Amino acid sequence: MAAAEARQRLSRSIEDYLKVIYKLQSESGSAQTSAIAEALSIAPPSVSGMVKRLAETGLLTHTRYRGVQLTEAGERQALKMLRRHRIIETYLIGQLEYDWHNVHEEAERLEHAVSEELIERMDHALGRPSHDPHGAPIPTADGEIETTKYTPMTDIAVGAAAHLRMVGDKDSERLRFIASLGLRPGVQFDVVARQPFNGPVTIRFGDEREEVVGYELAHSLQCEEVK
Amino acid sequence: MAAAEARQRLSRSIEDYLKVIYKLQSESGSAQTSAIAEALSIAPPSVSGMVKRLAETGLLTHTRYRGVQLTEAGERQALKMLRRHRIIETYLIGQLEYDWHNVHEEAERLEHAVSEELIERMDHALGRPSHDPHGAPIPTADGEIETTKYTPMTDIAVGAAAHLRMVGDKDSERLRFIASLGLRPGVQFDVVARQPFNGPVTIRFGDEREEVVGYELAHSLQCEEVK
DNA sequence: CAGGTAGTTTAGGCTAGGTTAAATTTGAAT
DNA sequence: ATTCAAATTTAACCTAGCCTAAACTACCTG
Repeated sequence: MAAAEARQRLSRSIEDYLKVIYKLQSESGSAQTSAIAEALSIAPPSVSGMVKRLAETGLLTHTRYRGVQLTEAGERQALKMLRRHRIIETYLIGQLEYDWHNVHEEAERLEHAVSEELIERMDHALGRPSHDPHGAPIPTADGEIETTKYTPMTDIAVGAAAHLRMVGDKDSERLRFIASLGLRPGVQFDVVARQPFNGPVTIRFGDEREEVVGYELAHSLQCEEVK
Repeated sequence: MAAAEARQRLSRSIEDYLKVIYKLQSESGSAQTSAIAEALSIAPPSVSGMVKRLAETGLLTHTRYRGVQLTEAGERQALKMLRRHRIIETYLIGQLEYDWHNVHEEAERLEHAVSEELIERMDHALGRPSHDPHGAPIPTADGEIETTKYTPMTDIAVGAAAHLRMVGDKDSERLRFIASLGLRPGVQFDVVARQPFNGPVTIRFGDEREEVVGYELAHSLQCEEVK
């Protein structure tokens, strides 16, 4: 019962719920009502209501007072949204000269309006990239997503070399600052020093240039140590 | 009073109303409730309701039982939508290999989601075209639109030469057929024959190829006679 | 100039998706 | 085990946009 594998277009709201739930689930294992509300900037009771409807249509399961779990169908849909979002961001930066930091908002609107065909054409025009410009993996058309675990910059050993692999895409000011430090996905650096008590990390690039990165920021930078 | 020159984003519905009203107004001089309803595929009473709200926000004026007239602000907004639509269509065809006939639906959705910045960037990437691929003029960013009057193919004198200048963009099957006849905006032809009683028009292209075009279709093809 | 029809508006209702206030449940801390 | 705060759900309500049925107006025609 339910679901009926409807190939209809979901509403903008529903698409947003699924995206957020997917994200919360994959970050913290579960998605609570209040966390969803927080992420969508709406009141918790609104979430309760929508969750009920989504459960009825089979996109997720809900255990009262506990949390929410995407079903197979819900996750497929969420990954479709993630794919759209990341391809759009990649396209805007690659083909329309958008900057790293002002692309998120635009993608956030477009992802609800594009057709599968348009996504396919953008993907093709970009040469079917595996990652977006923030370093995030792009799900494939049939819902596969790479799940490499990276290491926060704060956990790279002093003296070790590493590549920056991934940064978030939401906070435009943060991104602008990250870029100003010369930090972009792919760039290699050595960790020169790490202050204790959640102090800053000092890194050195190939050209000898050194930068000091505050703990909080460094912690959000996903890196891969060079063995 | 009213209006307050709100620079807020209008709703998708309102944007569609304005587009349709603009079109009806510029085609037939006025926009009646039932014509708006017809064009939007909704019931007339829904139009009455929305028209009232639009009048309150100052986007149009309404005289009960008569019709509706866009205000300065309403027309500006309508032209903005037209600009978006046509730039998007041009972009999809020019940069993403869409076909002439499958682009309308996609643009219809995107035009509600794009930012001014994206339109600007597309326009730039296209070299600021003056017309879309169907031959329709693209309004400028500050709301100017070319208003050349063309002649239906059915009104070109036998023996005269003419350019096809503009075709509609709504009906995908029709466009496919038009394209299959070798008819594209810009193409030149001679009128070889015209049957009376709303009969077909026979035209000849530069390469001697002749085609017979049914009256109804020919009447929808906007041409410019070569003097 | 009286009517009838076509077009328009009003009245009353529905759904999606949000709100706040109040009730309920969970679970952590005594 | 009890209590209590935080999280969640329920209840009641709101707005945007649609709907149908009924009332109203404009205008054409005899």
